[in-house]
Amino acid sequence: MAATIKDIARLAGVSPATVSRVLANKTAFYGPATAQKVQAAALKLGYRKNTAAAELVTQRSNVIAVVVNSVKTNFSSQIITGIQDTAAAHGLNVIIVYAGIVDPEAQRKALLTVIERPVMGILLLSINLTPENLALLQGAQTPYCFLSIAFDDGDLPSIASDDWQVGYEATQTLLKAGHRKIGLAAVDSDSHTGRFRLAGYESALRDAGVTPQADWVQPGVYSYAAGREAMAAYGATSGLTGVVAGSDMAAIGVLNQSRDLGLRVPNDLSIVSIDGTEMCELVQPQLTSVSQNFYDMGAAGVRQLLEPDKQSQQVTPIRVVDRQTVRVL
Amino acid sequence: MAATIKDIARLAGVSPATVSRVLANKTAFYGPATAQKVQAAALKLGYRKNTAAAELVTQRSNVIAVVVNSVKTNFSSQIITGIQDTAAAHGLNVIIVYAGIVDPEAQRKALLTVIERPVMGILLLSINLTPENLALLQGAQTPYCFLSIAFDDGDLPSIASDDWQVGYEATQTLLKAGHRKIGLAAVDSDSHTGRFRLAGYESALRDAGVTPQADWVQPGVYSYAAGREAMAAYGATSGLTGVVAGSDMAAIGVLNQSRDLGLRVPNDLSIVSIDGTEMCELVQPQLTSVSQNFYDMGAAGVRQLLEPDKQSQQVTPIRVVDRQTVRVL
DNA sequence: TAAAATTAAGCAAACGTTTGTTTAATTGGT
DNA sequence: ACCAATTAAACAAACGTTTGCTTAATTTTA
Repeated sequence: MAATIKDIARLAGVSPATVSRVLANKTAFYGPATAQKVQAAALKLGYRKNTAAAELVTQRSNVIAVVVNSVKTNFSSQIITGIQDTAAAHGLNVIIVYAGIVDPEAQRKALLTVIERPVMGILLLSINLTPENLALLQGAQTPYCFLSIAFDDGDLPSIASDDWQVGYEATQTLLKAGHRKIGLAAVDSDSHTGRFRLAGYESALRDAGVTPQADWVQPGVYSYAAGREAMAAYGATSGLTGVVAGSDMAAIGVLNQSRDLGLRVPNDLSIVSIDGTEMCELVQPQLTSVSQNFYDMGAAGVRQLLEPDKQSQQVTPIRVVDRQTVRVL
Repeated sequence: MAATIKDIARLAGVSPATVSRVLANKTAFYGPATAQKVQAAALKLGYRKNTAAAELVTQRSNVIAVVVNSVKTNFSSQIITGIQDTAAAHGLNVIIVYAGIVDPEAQRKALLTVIERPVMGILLLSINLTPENLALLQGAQTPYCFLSIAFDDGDLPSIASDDWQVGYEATQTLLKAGHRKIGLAAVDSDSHTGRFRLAGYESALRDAGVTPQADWVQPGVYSYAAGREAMAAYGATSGLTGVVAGSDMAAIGVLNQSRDLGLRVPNDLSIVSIDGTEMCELVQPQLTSVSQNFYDMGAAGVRQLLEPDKQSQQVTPIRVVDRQTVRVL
């Protein structure tokens, strides 16, 4: 139904080869008059290029695929904006596919949709692949890079914040304000990210002469619910004066749960959040946070795909931004 | 570099045709022994199908493209989940591309990435196309459907809430609670959506015997900033006791601005939000909202693509969910 | 003015699949 | 034991492009 290059060729009275060349703006191989005719014919027929066919023969593609793990968190929007802008600057297109957060089968399907078609590179946002799916990804000849997640295996290309430092600086922010009894909420205990944040947290405590207590840390999956649960576990009488939350969502969870427990933030409890998305400024009081540079992660991700020679594990800087949830004692 | 069907054929000692058939699980045309050999060879070579090539010959695709306008609002996540689930149930894949919210050129590029490759259908989330870009979309032979947006032109297929009803019910919620002086904040005055919400708002007022006042409506683009600006424009002494906000984000804007103005919600000012995303329950006090059924919009969208015979303008139901921002007078 | 150089356009192969048609081999029925 | 019917596999065309090579026509150069 749709017009092809051959239809144009017929209408303009030239060969498909010539049509291809003028439509691709090749510099030579045809005269101005032919160009006119071809352009006119293409317009008249409402021609749309079949990119799949073109990619098939050229064996290259200009699309970057982004795999994201969940629709929930919205820090991904900043990364995607970074990807989008940088990709556009290089004449690349971006498509996004959702993989389930845990379901390996959904993960596999998302990966396949991406691998089984010609893409220039794959960016994985905060995705933890099962070993089988990782093998699948590596089996494809496509360059890839993990974003906002790091691994113990140093060979996997990734761009993320230094999680140890994140944990350290979040904790230190509270220590500097005079807090001694500090909780760590809704950080998972399984992943690289969680373990390093925990280590950073404990180091900061020790460097300040505070001995970490086991019941100060309430692990969780970084979600709003996890934040609430962690805070509920602490209860109103834990003696904690500050909490580091694993994400903005988690921080809002501890914030709201604190309120339910009759605790006022920051008067009775100080909170430092991790991420620093726009959410921090939407809630009351505004969340003091260790802010990650998500936009740059995205930008660095596409650059990494373009020049795979670079070092594989990159780190983007963080900074703490002081808002309203830390009270200095 | 990547293994093709021919490589498998060579390794297994059969023809490419046979390989294609066993890999596609065709029922006949080959024996169990050959099937074994082919499977083994495919596995050994780490074969990945080239979907683009397959789509080229079959002239059909099983991917749905979703065009979203901005990374900001997160109501889209619910629609996308609806799309995703329904698509998966039909064996379809989903890819997402971002179009700029206003920039026609970005819009055009996003549209082209989608049109110029074989997709089964296109879903446009809350996208307002320029006339040229609309023509572009219609020129493609691909079925499409707009989601969460409606048009004056009744021929454009769309699935959305009844915006008049949204405006009406939001306003009525406040009227029922005894409010008489009610504002409408951060609803735009240009689009179909904005005009109909405004009309619904005014009808509700009139039906209750209240004469709408011009300075009760402060138009805006549904954003957090627009909410803040609208509330700032009202000021602390407007006499308004209730405000209908154009979106959850806008509602949070009026909420926070109210606080800055020294107004307590809902004691001094009641708020009804429009959308009903998870944001409503994250802020304090939790936002009473006219909630849209975004998940169903997404689901209905993919069904619409599959059966284009259906009526083109569909409406999904809304419901008001009472939370904590409406005070009964 | 003839040969060389340049320009303009067409030919045809290739990319990796799918699938209708053909051919070869095996089985079954009588 | 012969022919029909069935099964198994290969052949080859097609999908819509791109691009190296060839050919034809025109212009330049000496």
